[in-house]
Amino acid sequence: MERYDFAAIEQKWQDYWEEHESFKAQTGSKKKKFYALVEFPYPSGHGMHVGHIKAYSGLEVISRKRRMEGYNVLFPIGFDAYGLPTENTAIKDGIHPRIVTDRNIEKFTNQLKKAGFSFDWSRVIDTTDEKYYKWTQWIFLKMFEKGLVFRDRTLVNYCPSCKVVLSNEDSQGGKCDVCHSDIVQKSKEVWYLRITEYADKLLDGLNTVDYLPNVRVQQENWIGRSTGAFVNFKVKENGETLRIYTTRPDTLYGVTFMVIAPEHPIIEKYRDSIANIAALDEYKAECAKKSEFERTQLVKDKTGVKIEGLTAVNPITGKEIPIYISDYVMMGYGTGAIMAVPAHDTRDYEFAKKFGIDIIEVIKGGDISKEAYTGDGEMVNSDVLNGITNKKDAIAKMLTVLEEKGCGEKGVQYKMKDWAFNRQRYWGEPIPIVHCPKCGMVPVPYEELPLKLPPVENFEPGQDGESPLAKIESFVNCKCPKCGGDARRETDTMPQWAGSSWYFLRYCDPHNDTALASKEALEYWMPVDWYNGGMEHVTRHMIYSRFWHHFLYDIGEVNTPEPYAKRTAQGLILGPDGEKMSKSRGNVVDPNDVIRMYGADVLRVYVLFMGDYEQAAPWSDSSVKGCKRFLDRVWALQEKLTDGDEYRPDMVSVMHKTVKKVTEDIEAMKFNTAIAAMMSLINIIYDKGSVNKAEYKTLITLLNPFAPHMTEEIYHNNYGGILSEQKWAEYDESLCVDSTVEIAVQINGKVRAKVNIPADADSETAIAAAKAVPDVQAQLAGKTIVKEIYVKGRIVTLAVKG
RNA sequence: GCGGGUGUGGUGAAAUUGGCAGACACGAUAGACUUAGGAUCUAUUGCGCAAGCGUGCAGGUUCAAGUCCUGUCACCCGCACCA
Repeated sequence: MERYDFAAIEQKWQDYWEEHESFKAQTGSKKKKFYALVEFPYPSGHGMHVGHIKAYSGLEVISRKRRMEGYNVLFPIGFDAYGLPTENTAIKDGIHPRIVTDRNIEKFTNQLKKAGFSFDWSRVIDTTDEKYYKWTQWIFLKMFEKGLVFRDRTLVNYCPSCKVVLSNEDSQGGKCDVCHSDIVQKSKEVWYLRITEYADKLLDGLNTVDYLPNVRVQQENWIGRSTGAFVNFKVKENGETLRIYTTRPDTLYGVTFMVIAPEHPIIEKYRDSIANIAALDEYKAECAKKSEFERTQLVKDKTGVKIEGLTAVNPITGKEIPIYISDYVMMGYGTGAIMAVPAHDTRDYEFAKKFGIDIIEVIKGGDISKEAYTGDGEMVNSDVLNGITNKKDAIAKMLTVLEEKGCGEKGVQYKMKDWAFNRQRYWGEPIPIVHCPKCGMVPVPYEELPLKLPPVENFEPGQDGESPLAKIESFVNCKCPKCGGDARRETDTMPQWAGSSWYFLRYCDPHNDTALASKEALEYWMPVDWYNGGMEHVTRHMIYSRFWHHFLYDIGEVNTPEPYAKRTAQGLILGPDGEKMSKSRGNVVDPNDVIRMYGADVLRVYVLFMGDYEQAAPWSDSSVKGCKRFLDRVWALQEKLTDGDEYRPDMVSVMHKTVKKVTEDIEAMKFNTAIAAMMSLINIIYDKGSVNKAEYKTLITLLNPFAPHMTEEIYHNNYGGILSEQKWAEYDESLCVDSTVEIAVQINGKVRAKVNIPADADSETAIAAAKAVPDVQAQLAGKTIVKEIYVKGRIVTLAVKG
């Protein structure tokens, strides 16, 4: 048998699949549909990463299997091509981002095809294609129409290096997500999407989908819903209402002071009546100097200043209490003001100790002379609440009191903030809004979409963070669509998350010119049955796209509230040194090298065999060779092939067991053990010395989703026809069992012997057989058996005494 | 601090959910075939000379624990002065 020429054979089948459009999904087919979605790549100049291969191989295997099981599978791919790296390349090398993008997409396309992925290439999408972003803009305008888009001047996260405003999501930890520079705070008027309006829907929707537990937890965490109460405190000197948010209204009797954020507006409003306004201003200035990062990340002493001249009144007790400003209270959460209960909150406790403020215990159970007590217990010093031992009851009681008195009510707060939706960059979707001096913000009429990016010579952002588009007079100057007067076009572009917020809908009907996708196509394909991707996209991309989808559902454009029925996530591939792959570490593995050296089939098998799919695992070159060896052994079996339409009798149970194992493991994404089962099978076949045609066909069918090229060639050479068009292998549960099994015999917890018994032996027979073993008899001599247990097919255990 | 996860041979990892720990693979050792081998094949391979001992550590439940319970340590990933 000649050597397996993987390069030629892989190319041959890739050409065949392309020519025959083998993996084309049929909208409207009577077959059961299966929509498998993987996160489309950002086509960077570096080409594909082994991480892409692992990310796509999971659903690739499942898709190929499902096709053989008779499903109509939609397994699409596309390119999320707007973004900074492309624009930076354009600036650096003076090439238009369009050209850079097209070049990178071509490179990625070739690499994806070389890997043999069974994508439906007739549905490729590119978010920077004007036929695509027309609909991104269309959705934006629909949101604008429904009041979900607004502008606001606030402190924004600004990256001085990239010269862009970043969302909270993109500036986690005070570092820019793209270039890792330190973020600074800057006052700017920017675009927002009112995602907070969908907070409850996004949270509640999680109950209707099947997400990996930690995916769900992270999303819940991100949305961060807390329930509590708003309480209105009065300021004694001027009757002003100081509104606070608390999750512990039950501790209202323990309030001994209040804290407000340094930026709280009440300070400006009453600065004339504040005696120590200079000290407050100084403190505020100090805080402003600190970045958000320092303010929240550094563990440090509590600082603050007492406001002289304003006194708060506890609405329940009527007691007068001091008000402080401190940076541990933030304007961005709740109301920017808190009631402080030092006895039962660790931060308030610290602050009270430092400033010598009273600490009043209202919940028994701790020692408040030492530390704050945050646990449950009996209410004391709390008038109407005294004696209540249950936190829930105490809160409920207090809420009624507050409502009766009209000084507070139940409230809900979210950590999630509205989505800062803008970039001051060229390579993004233009925001289709016109600023008219007379009419204000006017949407570009739908029939004028797409609002195209104008040609530009210089892609550098402007000095004060303005978009390069601001420099293009012909783009900026326009007529107001409403009144026809002179107006200026918005020059911000959308953030990189826009295009990926609805791409899965476009796949359903990618060439539609009159709608983002036809109702029929959406009705047929949505929701996505299974979405796999990286953990890093769980809180941004997924929440954003779920938000857009909920919105589209509300306006009747899509037929389900949730876009993704199921979500899984693959683990990272680490470098051979066990560290995260990075260019600076020099531990990056290029998938193209692996394909060139061993072929795509080997690469695909390896990335799935290397460990638990959902767990991170280091790359190992020698383990790749092990997979190569396995496939070579599968190939070489053609020399040992004999006739036979049925499994040989002594192969029946192992064949059925293997089919069952591989079938079930693939669905559970336990690809490593599925491959191990096939390896075991060929080890058995090699021990036997031959394989018949029925057995071999089953083996290559099971292996086909993993190593499609080689198995297709084997099938073509020995059976004729196309393997991927054949039926998936079947198994019979009743044939998975052997007629005899070897069981272990345990005496007092130690295995002392093994014995073969019929698989269907009853308890007495099994125990008798175990006792008959000479070794066992020797162990039992002179002792009494106190207990005998037989676990079917596994073990006989004897407990003895004496 | 809070939430989630992990801890098993020299290495990557399995273990039907309480039933023979280490499947499968890598690596290593020895041998075979070879002019040669980073190819292929065969054998061995958790530790220990043994009785035995072994799933981060210490207890517990059980005839039986990697798996369940209590405590504890280490590492990784989220979130983080969230009121």
